[in-house]
Amino acid sequence: MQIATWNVNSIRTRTLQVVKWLNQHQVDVLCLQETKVIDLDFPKQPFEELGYHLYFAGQKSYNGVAILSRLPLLDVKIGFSPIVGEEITGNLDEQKRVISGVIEGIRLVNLYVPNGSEIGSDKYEYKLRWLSVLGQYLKELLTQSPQELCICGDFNIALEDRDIYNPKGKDQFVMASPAERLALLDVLSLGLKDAFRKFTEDGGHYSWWDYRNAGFPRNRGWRIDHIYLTSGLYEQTSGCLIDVEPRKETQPSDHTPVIVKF
DNA sequence: ATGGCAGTTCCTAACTGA
Repeated sequence: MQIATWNVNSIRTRTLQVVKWLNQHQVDVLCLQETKVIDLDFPKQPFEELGYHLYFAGQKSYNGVAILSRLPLLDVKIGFSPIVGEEITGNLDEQKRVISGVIEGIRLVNLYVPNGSEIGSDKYEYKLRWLSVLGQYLKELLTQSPQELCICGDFNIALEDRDIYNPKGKDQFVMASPAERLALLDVLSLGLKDAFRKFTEDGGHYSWWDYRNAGFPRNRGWRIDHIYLTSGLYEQTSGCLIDVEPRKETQPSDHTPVIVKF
């Protein structure tokens, strides 16, 4: 089975590129982030024609997540609240950043972690609070049933310096600041492992490049899109790759897909 | 030091992203 994650930065703008990519890569599941569309307007038809079942949680203009799956997903849950309750979730489900379902006994979670804007801002505090609730959410999922987890998406965090083209001074900015790295490490301490790092130790592998300043041609990238697995799945994993090709398209997303194979 | 690019809507300016 192959599962991929891709922040497409508007599914309506990227529909043809995603269809093209799905025709080239026979993935069983594709997790999308930043769909930027309300559910009513999601372009379902091109993906249903390719044989995918669609599950989405969108909103106007911002955020939005979706899962495309060849097999129907079971027990689809949108947001944190179905798992941890509204008391703990608070207002965090107003932004559509979480969708989850079960496929072949695996609990799949597709995430779009908040960016955080800048250190100390309200959005940064929101990001840290969101990561804290994510930890409670995953802990509850692990407690509820003994199934394996596959947590994928745009984490907006480069966990280590080797995940950034030039890490010097980057700890002063979002996506590499110590507090958010610690918050993610705390989440991962539940027993989640980075699929990509099972196969690739060196730096220079990125999933996002800034549109500005010719970020991609100069390979000034960050690895912020991740696939985290519980140990049983991690052991079964036979590969994890970042596909840089879609980033070379005209009018690309600023992110590129990551694929894991069991 | 700043803005740079892209998508969307509050659509030709402002916002959010990363």
